[in-house]
Amino acid sequence: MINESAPAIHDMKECKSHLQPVRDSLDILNGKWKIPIIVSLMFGKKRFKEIQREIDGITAKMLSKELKELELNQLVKRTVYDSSPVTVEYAITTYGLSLKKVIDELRNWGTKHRNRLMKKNGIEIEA
Amino acid sequence: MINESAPAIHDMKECKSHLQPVRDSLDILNGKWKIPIIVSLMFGKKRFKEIQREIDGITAKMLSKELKELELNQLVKRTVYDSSPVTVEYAITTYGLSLKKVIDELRNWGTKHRNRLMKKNGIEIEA
DNA sequence: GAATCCGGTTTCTGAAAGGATACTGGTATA
DNA sequence: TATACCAGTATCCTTTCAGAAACCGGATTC
Repeated sequence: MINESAPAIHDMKECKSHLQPVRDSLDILNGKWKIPIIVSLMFGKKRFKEIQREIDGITAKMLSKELKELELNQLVKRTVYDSSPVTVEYAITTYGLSLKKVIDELRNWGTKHRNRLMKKNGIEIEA
Repeated sequence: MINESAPAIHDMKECKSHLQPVRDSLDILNGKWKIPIIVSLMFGKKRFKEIQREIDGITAKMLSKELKELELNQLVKRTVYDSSPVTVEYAITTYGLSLKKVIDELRNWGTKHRNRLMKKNGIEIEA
């Protein structure tokens, strides 16, 4: 039996330690909606309905749930003004802003991916 | 009534067009496992069980399912060698490699996040 | 001869995600 | 007076997600 696995074992440890922080990020940003919400708030503080209007397809229930989780992780700040009727404002925190590079790369890749698909399928004219 | 919404309307369109490519990316990278699998394969081509050993907690079912989706999107290539017993190898494609920056930023943020948590909770010594 | 490895698939679960609809109570709008 | 807006909550329902366990046939290892 030829031992091919000696270097592989070493790689595996390195790979695992690379994996850990990636998974830490994913744990916090999981799901379909958290990153879109953060993007929306990076354009300025907004009210509940404003966010909902901006993110196509999100329901009030999901938005509410996700905002709570983001608040827990201090990526988003919720402020209630006791005007009447009550006004609630959501804003991104400084910590939330630290996700900018991640999001820029995601947008970047998404753009390239879309172009690639268009080339492959031939460019189709949309209505 | 003071019109505060005139610039907001403009922002909303800009925000939505920013959102689109981000959501395109998320659609492809969704879930808990796809990015970890890609990271693992960036360290070199691997067999099914090797990937499973490297990514703690993933089940064969999930790994199988996720690999199929990644293959469909051409991020991963599957090769069968008809040795006996059959050998199957998974490798990242050139296109898959284009995710490197996204992943680097995720790892980066994850590392910072972990440090932040450690500072907040006080540094605790682990067994 | 028995146990293990390989690359999965199948079946059976429970948990979570996501959607539809209705409701609140105070305010402004028509 | 009737309607719509705001910031959600409550309820119900369906669809995915995800894990645990059993299983396959062929091959190697003990």
